[in-house]
Amino acid sequence: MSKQLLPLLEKADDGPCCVPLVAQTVDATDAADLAPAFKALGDPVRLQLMSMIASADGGEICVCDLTPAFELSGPTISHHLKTLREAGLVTSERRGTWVYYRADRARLGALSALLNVA
Amino acid sequence: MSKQLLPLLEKADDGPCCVPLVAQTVDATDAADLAPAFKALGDPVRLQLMSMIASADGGEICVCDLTPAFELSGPTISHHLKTLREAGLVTSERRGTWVYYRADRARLGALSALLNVA
DNA sequence: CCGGTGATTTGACATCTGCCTAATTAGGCG
DNA sequence: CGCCTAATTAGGCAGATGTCAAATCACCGG
Repeated sequence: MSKQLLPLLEKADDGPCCVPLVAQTVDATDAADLAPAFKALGDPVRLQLMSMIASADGGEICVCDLTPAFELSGPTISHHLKTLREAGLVTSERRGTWVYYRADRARLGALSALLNVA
Repeated sequence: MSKQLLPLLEKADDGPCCVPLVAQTVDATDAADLAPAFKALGDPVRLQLMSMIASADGGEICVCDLTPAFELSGPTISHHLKTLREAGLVTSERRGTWVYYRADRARLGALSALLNVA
């Protein structure tokens, strides 16, 4: 019902996504949902992984192309990818021998909107 | 020199701020600078603190108004505020007995822009 | 069915985090 | 000055995190 009254500044029905930090205080529930996503981006390696995935040609990238970009062991990269997955920032799909990662742009957009100050 | 050629997609001189994750891979240096800011937002309490500060009336808020909003000790809130400060997300100023916190909107905007997918 | 390659899971370990209590610093006010 | 309140700093502790080596799982090719 409030949906029709304040379409631009209300919270989405399916989770926090649109109201900027700067316009309205985030409640504890939303904070609990969103903080893990920021936490996942709070490691330099994961931030780079995230950007490699998000900016990948064709919208996806193979783990085999991610791992050699860092001087870290395979398991460590795999662990970081799991963290991004559990934060809802990426999805993975196995096709044959290789596993491909893809960014969840809606989730990224929600985080961006939250920090928006414009 | 590339400055004149690609004014819209290049990196700023004074730090990473404008190029979305989704458009260009973040290099290790930028990742090292930006990850700590996301890390700071990666705790539910700090995310709420950040939004309380950023959305505060008059652009600033007293620690004495922040602390009672949580069921945590004063030192713990102070510790979280220090983390936000060291991440470059807020600044503080003492005026008499009280200390006031203020959001660094440029920093928030840089993070928002980085995650932008539009 | 077997061997090989890509990826994840497991187990271990050093470090970092978040929390508290106690102590300290900073600034009013009588 | 002496005391009170606001806030930060110091110290300590349980639990989470980042890393790697070793083991395991998934798929492909012979």
